[in-house]
Amino acid sequence: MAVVGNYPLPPNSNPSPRTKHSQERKQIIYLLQKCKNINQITPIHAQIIRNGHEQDPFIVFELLRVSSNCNSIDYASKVFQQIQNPNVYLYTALIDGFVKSGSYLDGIRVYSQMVEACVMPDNYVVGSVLKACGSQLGLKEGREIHAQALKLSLSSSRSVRMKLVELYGKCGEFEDAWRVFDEMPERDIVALTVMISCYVDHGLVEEARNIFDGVQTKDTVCWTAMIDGFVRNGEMNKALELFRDMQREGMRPNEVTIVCVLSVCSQLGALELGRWVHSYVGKYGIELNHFVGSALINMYSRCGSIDEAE
DNA sequence: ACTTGAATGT
Repeated sequence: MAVVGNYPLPPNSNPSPRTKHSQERKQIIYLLQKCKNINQITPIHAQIIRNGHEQDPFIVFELLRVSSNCNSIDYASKVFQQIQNPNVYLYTALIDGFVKSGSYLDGIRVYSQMVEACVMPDNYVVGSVLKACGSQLGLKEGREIHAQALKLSLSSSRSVRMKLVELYGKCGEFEDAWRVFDEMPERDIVALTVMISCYVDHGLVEEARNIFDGVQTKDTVCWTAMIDGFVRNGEMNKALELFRDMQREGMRPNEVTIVCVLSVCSQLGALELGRWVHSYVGKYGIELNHFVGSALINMYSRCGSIDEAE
């Protein structure tokens, strides 16, 4: 008698190597994305090498991003150096990492290496390196990359235009900044907010105010940028006036707004005002995050109420 | 596989 039946094979009992690889990749990427610090990354990295995924661009992309996000740009940089022919995504991830850690020159250097390796830039990597140029006041490099982007037809993307506005604005080249702005398809509130901050950076608060007044529908970030502009210029009363105006117009402050206004209270030594601003925490979804917390401690200690600084 | 962006003093 037959003791072994002729059963049909269950589905996926013999997956192709391609499918198996793809599942492993998904699994590794999932594990990487959960990492909160470098100590969680290294064992996964070791496993990646053991399993021969060291050159898999999707996995390496995730490894670079998560390392950068865990403040381990040096680690990301070492990982990158092991890659044989990095593609434009990997270059972008590394440049973003350097920008995030404040190493703008390194970001520009990596872009230059990419160009030397004849890897074709796309609008994402151009946006990343322009961000580095703007933060570094690298006007010369920024202009060259702008010209190159025009030749490659990469200058029409929103992010590239935004970063060009930021580059020229930070460098005080306002004519060029407005020229890029005027080529944008719409009056972009984000770009206008950037311009407000750039004028303030250059001590041109009146000009910033004129731009601000010309914005039809101001959002919280735009209001906050202008409030911060007055704070940085020492015009505390104008900052407070704007804080009232924004709420009169039905706009809610957020954590950043509160940090700015608490800074006003600190500098004025206005304890009662500070307590009132403190009462915003918990309302409107305003959280007691790290920034708000230290602004509160600072305000109370500078206003002479050490016990409330707790 | 990324980019709906921008703003955080003492």
